[in-house]
Amino acid sequence: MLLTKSDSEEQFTGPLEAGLETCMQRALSVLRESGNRPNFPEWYQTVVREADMAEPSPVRGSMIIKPWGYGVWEQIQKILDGRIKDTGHENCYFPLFIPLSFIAKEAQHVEGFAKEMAVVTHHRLKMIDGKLQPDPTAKLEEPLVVRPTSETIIGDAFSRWIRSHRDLPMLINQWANVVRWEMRTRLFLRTAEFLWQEGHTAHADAEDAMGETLKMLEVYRSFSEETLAMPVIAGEKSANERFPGADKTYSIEAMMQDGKALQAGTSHYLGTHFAEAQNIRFQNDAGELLFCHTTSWGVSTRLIGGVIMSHGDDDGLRLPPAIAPRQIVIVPMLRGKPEDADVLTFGEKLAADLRQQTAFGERLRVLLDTKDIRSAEKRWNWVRRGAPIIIEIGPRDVAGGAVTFMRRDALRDGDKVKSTNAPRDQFIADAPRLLAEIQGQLFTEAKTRLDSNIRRDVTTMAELEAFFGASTGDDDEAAEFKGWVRVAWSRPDGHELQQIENALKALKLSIRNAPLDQPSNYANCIFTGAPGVEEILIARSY
RNA sequence: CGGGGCGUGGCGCAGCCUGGUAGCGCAUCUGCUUUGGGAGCAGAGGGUCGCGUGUUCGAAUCACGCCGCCCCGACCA
Repeated sequence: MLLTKSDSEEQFTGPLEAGLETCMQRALSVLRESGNRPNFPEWYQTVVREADMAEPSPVRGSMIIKPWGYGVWEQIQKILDGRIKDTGHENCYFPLFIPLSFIAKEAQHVEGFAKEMAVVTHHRLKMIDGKLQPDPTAKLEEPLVVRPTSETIIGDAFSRWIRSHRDLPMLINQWANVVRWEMRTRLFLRTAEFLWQEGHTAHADAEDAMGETLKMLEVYRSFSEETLAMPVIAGEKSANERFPGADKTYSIEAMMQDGKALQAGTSHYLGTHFAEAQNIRFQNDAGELLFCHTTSWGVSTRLIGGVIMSHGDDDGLRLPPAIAPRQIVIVPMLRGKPEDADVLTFGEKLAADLRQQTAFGERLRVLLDTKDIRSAEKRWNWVRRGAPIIIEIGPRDVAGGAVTFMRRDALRDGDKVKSTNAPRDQFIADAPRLLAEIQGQLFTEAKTRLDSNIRRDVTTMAELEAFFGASTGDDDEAAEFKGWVRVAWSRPDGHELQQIENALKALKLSIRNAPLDQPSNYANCIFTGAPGVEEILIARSY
C-alpha cells in the first residue's frame, strides 16, 4: 500500500515519507534507477506506463490507450452498459461536430464551455508558400465545435422526437469521445480528448427528472463500488460547482491513496433550461404545451485513473477481477527442454478448464502466456499490470497435478513473494470464489481508507486551516496525506459562497459535495457561524 | 496567457561553465552458460545533441530567435 495506515490518528499527522521512500523501490525499475525521490504523481505516471495502460500521444494533451488499458475500458463499458440498459435506456450515436449556434443557445452552457472548445473553421488544406495550411477560400460559414458534451445536439433531436406525453420519458445514452481543451492534462485523469458515456433524458415533470437524476447517481455509486471496488460518497455539488446550465449537479467522490478526492461521475438535473433554449416541448393529457425537464449524466475514462490510484501499490497496478481483461494468467516455466511440451499441454488444458468456470456472471478470462521471454520477467510483467491471479506451472506441477499461484491483492509476505500450491482440480473449482475474494479484499482496503480518513471534528476555519496547512505552493506540503473533512454549513449562496470558495481555494481546498446521507441535526456553520442546515465534504482534489 | 525549469539513442541521465568529430545505466539484438522468486559473461545495433540563424578553422557546448515539454497560477470529468 502506498500512503495509508489502517486505523488510529496516525494518518492525520503522519507524513507519507515511509511510504514514499519505499514507493516503487522494488518493482518499478525506471523510478528506482532515476534516483529521483518518488512522489505520488510520479508513482502514478510510472504505474500507468509500467502497467502498459497508456502513453502520451504526439497530440498535445491526448493519450494513446494501449491494449491492456483499453481492455479495462471495454470491461467497464460492457458492465455499465448493461446497467444503463437495465434501467430502460437505449443507445444512440450523435455527431462529433456541433454547429456553433447550438452551443450559443444556452447562456450558462456557453459560459461554462466557451474557453475549452476545439473549433473547426475550414474544410480544406492548401499548399501556400510551401506550407500546408487551411485554404482561406474554404472557410466554413458557420464554425463547427468538436463536442465537449452533447446536450445541445441531442436536445435538438429531442425537440423533433418529442411531441406527446406518450413520448416521455425519452431515455437515451451514447458512448462517445469528447474534447475539452484543458490547460493541464494527465493520463486518464484529464486529457484533451476522452472516452465516456453520456446519458440524456427528457421527462414530463421535475419529479420524474429528479428521480432519473438520482437513479443514475445510484447506478454510478453501485457500479463504482461493486465493479471497480472503489468506494465513493454520493452527494450534491454546491451551487458554484454545478454543470453549466444545470439546476442540480450530483457527483460520486472517491478518495485516492494520496488523500485527494476524485470526482468519478456526475448526474445533472437540468430543469427546463435546455428545453427552453431548444424548444423541447410536449402536449400533456390536458392538451397543454409544456417544456420537458431534462437530465444528463456521465462517467469517463477517468474511472481508470481512479482505479489505478485506488488500488495500485509498490509493485504496480492491482486490478479488480471484475474489470481485469485477464483474470487469471498462466505462466509456464519453460526452459528450452523436451519437458516444455508437457508443461504447455498441461497449461492449455488448465486454461480450457478454467474458462468453463464463471465469475461475476461471465466465463473466466484466462490467458496462457506463451510469449518467448524469460518466465521470471513474464511473471513480473503481469504483476505490474495487475492481473488478479498469476499461476506458474513447471514440470513439478505437471508431475504432481498441481498449480502454484499468486494473488495480486496479497502479493507479498514481508519482502517475500507469497505463492500457494494447490491441486489442479481444486484450484479450478475454487477459482471463482478466489476472484470474488480478491474483488472484496480490494474494496475493503479502499473502504477502510475512506471511512477512517474523513474527519468530523473540525468546527472552525482556523482548525480547517491548521489541519490542511497554509498554502505556500510548497510541493511537499501538498503531497502530504490529509484525507477529507466533513463539516456543517448554512449553505450560503451568491457572493458569500464565492468568498468561501475563494478562501478554500487559497488552501487548495474545495467543497466536494453534500453527501446524500445527512444527520438529523447539525452543528453551526463552519464559515458563517449560523445554524447549520447541511453537511459537506471538503478536500483537496484532482 | 503570466512566473520558474527542461529539451542529448526507446526510457532515465552525464557532458555545456572552460568550443576540438557524443558517453553512462536500463531496455533491445546475437551467442554461450543459466532458469521454481526480477540471471551472468561476451559481443552488437541504435543518436538530424528540439528547430533555425549567427560567431568560429571548428558548436551538444557561446549568442539571438522560434518550437515543444514539465512544475506553479487561472480552467476542469
